[in-house]
Amino acid sequence: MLRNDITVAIRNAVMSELAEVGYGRLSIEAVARRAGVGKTAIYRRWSNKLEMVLEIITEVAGRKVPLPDTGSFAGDLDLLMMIVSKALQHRVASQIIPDLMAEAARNPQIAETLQKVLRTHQQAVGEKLVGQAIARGELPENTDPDVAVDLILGPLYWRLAVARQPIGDDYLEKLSAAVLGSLRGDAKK
Amino acid sequence: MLRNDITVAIRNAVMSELAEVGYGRLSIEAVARRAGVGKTAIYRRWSNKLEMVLEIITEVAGRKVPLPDTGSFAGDLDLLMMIVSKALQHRVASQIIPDLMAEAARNPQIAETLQKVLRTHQQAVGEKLVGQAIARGELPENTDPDVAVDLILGPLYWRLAVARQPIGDDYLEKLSAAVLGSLRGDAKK
DNA sequence: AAACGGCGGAACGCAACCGTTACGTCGTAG
DNA sequence: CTACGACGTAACGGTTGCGTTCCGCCGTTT
Repeated sequence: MLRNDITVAIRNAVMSELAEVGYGRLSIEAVARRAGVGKTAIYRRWSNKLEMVLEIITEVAGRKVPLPDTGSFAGDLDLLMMIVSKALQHRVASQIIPDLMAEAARNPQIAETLQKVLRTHQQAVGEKLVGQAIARGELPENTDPDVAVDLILGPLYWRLAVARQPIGDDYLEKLSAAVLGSLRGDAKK
Repeated sequence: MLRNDITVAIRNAVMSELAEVGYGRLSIEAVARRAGVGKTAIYRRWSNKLEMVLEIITEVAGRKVPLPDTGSFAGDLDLLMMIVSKALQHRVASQIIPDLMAEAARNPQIAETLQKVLRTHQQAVGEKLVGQAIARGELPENTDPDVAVDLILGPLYWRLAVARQPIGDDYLEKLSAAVLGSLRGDAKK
């Protein structure tokens, strides 16, 4: 029986290595070194780097974020933005996610995995949020959930994970107000 | 005197290699192979992989995009979005940019260079656009150019370079309408 | 008490790449 | 016609990582 403490140590080491050197430079030997285990312990669990990383990020990202439902679209939006911005401000996450996203452009398996654990979930959140808002009459019926998701997540991702600019206290408020305005009035087909 | 055709061949090879394997895995030997030159020709020009890449991306990105000025904010916005979306749909650009962005998180020199060639320019564009629009009375005076830039570039970058979803004919129109609405009415402090 | 199995460590042969050097070729400037 | 200098090729010793194998240790199971 594989020892669980060893598995956990490896998992943590992989996340740290991913953050530090990225997928491209990640090496099994470095993971073993950092985890304080032998290479054999790793090869006993996975047969290569890709399989190992895919399994681990699936496991980590699998912890679903609860869908917000505060009763109003504005409330949902604020909450969602708070959750996302918190997540993207975690040091490890903000290093690993853009790195894997870039890697996904060349590796179909990584792309598929990320799509599964991130994009699908986002889409669900977006559709639910927009659907509820339309049902309540807070948004026009022809609001495009696709555009809405891009409008909500794009600026945050851009700011936090790409430009890496700090956000002030009022930034989230301004942003959510802007998004709200854009969807409410003018995202017509 | 260093031969210019060789320099150009190397430059192209670096860009292709960056797109294909990313900065992390880029090797001098692979660049030389692809360019059909000897390693010596490369080391005669630069002393490092980092130095080489920095010089080349600076050169490439240095070709400035002209600031749009169509006479109306809506027109400027449409034009800017068209330019950016075109750029982000180029295969090589959409591979290299996210990769270098991710790498920038670990390498201060890359971060600085990208900041110089991308962020600074964006900021200038954003400030000019918003400034003009305010002067014309098309946007409220307290519009935050920072938020505006994020709102304009974020969704496009997210969609094209991160999620890598194709955009339909009407997507840009919808998006620009949404951004316009958000800035015009509700990005108040 | 004995057998089993996961463990770390060490070493294996192999491949890629580093940055440097020596050499011979070839085009061009003088 | 000569000298120079950039070029490609090849080889250098050294490092890193691959994936595999063998070993001895040690806790658990039986």
